[in-house]
Amino acid sequence: MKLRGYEDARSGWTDDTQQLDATFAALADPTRRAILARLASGDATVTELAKPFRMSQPAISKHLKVLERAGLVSRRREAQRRPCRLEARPLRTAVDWLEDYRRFWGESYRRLDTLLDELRSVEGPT
Amino acid sequence: MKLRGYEDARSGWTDDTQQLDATFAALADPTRRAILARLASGDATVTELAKPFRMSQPAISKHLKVLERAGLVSRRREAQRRPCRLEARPLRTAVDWLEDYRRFWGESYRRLDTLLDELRSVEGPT
DNA sequence: CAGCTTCATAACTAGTTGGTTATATCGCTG
DNA sequence: CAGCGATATAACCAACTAGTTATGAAGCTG
Repeated sequence: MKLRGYEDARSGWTDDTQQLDATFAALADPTRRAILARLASGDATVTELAKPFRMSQPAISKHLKVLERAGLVSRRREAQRRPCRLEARPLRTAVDWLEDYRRFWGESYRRLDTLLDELRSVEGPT
Repeated sequence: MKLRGYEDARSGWTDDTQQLDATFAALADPTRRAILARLASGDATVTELAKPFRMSQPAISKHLKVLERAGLVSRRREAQRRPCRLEARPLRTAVDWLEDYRRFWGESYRRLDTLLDELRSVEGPT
């Protein structure tokens, strides 16, 4: 099986590369993951989002900018407010990438592996 | 639906937090993703891994250390070599987190949503 | 043991990140 | 229009990142 990424090492990268860079980088911060979790239950303004954190409002604004550049959040205007909305599509790209590795962590992998070994030993070496 | 992360904002974080931080941070670099992709096709030594990159060997060693601290790679000794093996279990944790957002990107979400609306309108308001 | 290969470590650098405080802008509302 | 609430921006800082070169250690192999 061929997984995405390695052959592109010197020739430049795959199309999704920048998207994956931005997405994973955005997800690497617990504050930002918490913000996404909050937005999953509905749109929210900056101050609403900032409330539960022990962090200044500008700090949250910065996190939101990171999420926005990664395409994980969009914002509209509403008077002085800037409500944020979850845009999860980039997460799909991330999951798609991760899914390629599913067989390396599941029990099913080990089971499939053993099964293949058994089949091979029945049929004898090629 | 309640998603993981937000309520922990001031009380400290969920158990997986550190793991997710490390995993997503590790995945945010295209070189490291490429290394994982390579390892998915079998164990490899440091120099083997370094070959396709325009990067020095110490640079690769550093990337490997990042992957190792995130638990995504393990290494054994074999004479002077240090073959690396893919350890994908942390990826499962990452996917588990991401799966919570599935309904925000899929068409199936819209469909499920409409379905629920229909059910509700059939049964009348509670 | 001399020397090659494999890999790690140290020391340095430039750029990025995640936070701060202070200040400016925008848009209601009295 | 004064003033307040909501948000963004600027300037600054400490810590971390991703790379470099130079060097050292471990372990084969002639």
